[in-house]
Amino acid sequence: MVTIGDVARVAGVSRSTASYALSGKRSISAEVRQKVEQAVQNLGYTPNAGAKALATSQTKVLGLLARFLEDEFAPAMLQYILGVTNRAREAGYDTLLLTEEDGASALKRISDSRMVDGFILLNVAENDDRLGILRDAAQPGSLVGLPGDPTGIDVFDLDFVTAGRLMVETLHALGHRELILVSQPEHVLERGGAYVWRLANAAQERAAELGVELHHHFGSSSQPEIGGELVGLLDAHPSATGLLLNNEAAAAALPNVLQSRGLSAPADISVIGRYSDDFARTFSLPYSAIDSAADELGRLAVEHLISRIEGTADAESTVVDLVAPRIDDRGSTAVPPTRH
Amino acid sequence: MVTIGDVARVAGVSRSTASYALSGKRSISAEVRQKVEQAVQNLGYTPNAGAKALATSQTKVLGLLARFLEDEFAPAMLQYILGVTNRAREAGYDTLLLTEEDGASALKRISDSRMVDGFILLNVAENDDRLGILRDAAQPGSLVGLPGDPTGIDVFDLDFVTAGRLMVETLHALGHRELILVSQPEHVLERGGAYVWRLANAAQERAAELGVELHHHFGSSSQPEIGGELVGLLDAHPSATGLLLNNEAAAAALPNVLQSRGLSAPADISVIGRYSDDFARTFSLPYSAIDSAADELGRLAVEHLISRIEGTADAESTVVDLVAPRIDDRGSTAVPPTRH
DNA sequence: CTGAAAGCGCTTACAG
DNA sequence: CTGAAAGCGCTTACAG
Repeated sequence: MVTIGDVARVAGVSRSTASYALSGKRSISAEVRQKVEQAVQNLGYTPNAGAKALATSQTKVLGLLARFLEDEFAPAMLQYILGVTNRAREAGYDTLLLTEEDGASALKRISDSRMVDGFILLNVAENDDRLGILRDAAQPGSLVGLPGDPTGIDVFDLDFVTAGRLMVETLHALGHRELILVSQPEHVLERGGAYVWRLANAAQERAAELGVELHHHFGSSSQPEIGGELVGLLDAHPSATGLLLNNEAAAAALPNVLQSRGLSAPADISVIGRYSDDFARTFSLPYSAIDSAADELGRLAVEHLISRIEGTADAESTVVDLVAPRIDDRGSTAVPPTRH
Repeated sequence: MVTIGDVARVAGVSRSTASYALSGKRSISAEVRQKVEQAVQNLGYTPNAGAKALATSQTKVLGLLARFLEDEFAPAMLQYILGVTNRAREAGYDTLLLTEEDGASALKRISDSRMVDGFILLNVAENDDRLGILRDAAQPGSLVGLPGDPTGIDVFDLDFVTAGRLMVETLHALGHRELILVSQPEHVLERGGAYVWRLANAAQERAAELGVELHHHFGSSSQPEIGGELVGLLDAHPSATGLLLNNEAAAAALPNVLQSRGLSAPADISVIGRYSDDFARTFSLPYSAIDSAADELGRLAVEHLISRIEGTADAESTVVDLVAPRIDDRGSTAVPPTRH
């Protein structure tokens, strides 16, 4: 293994000079810097990460706590993971991926052993057992997902309240007066998936304000159950003209359901979903949808975390950044059909 | 930060004794061990990972090199990632996830800086530019995916040759004599996705041996293109009675295509796919399929890597372990329909 | 069975 | 502008 001692010897300088020449933390004569850089090149020197971490108390690694739950759409998680790792690398950080069931103990273990400089928590629940540990940890953290009590922690999430309102408002403006909202399964909510009711409640409220009738249903998370439920809902509410889907499985099942009933969107029914563009492309889902903004949330969370680590963030106050929802228009909304 | 020095002081012993009491690397009187363990408890001591790595040259971290490519089904990658991280954790290792485009340089960077004890490479190409670096690296590696030249590296993959033969044999045994095989896009192959042709060639060969006519097509990787292609294939080969799908997007599109033609499997046509059970469940794909064995491959790769790291693997020879394909029977194969 | 000391490969005050 | 030395928190021969 080639060390900075080898570099120093070959360059004919001391180890401290070699170190300073590489870090640029004090001025070095051009000549010496040349020699050091040359030696680094020739020897193929790369600093030992463990030694550096020990000396500086900085690992240049972020801990990424994923949380995979039944009844949630796992591939969506991949978008967040990639958003985080890619942005982190751009900023000079690598990512330790933690996927074990018990996220709280993983967080404690990694924090105590000083393996990372900070944490990103994905899929944060309303009352997340990882938050207590994070607040006591020596390293800062950013959440992707808004918990019930975000005190003292930086949070990034889609603005699900505005998303719920936006869905209703968009169809109301087109003239719709009776809508169906299909959420994710109630299990998700019970487990702390607060975004489900945040969107649903906001939609309900906004519908009430606008005089729109809204039928809310917690759907299943997989086929073929959700297909059957969609059929049931359309049967139960034959005069509904719009369908709001906060449930990936429902979106994937809908094309079949509509086709089998001889319906098409938006001629017969308007549809707005809530899923990633990537999901839409893979399955060519033809419905306008509020994007999950996974990539953007990952980037924001990483950028803010790094500013905390490096001390450039305001130490006095934390941030709750709710990203404004944006509808990817795929042409599945229109004025409601006129009844005869 | 609490160090082993604190533990030693509180326990009233030397640092070396405290260290040995914790590692168990030499015999310690029961009394002293008690005191040390008590001190660890009281102080909440966890060893500093960087310091430990520096002293032992072991990081207890594995590097996981993912490789995301256009035209391949990204969610499948998540299965491998989870298989690896979960098994690694069980064995006492954490996982550094590397997702950057340039896998070769990532591998070199992480290897040179001694951040990990070994590497897992996912989605290995026929002629993978990461392999040269891996062979020169100080750390061992396991591949998931068989390259053209696996010399000197441990490899784990699904046995795609047997998979191709198995698909053909299964339908031949039922009486089918004309089949269609839809592979992943040709781009995948050009990029080094050798598994695509390995399966296709084996299927072709076996079909020839058995006197089965096999029409091979490189399909698109997303909707709606692949749907149109399936329609075209069924039109072009009206007497084909079996469909083999080595293409996730084709499997996802098929239910619609069959329904719109008034066909059902296996009454009108037999179908065998090649995708994960998880994918099948999420989209309720009703087709029998050869499982990707992502979980098993991840586990095997990790277990073997760790045995190399810890020196228990045979240092003289490397392993190429091709996992036997297994068909998850979902009832989509039967004797071909009798023509009138 | 236990302790004092050296060493892993870095960085960074301290001196000049 | 440069060097000798201490220190980060561990482990592990070396001595007793």
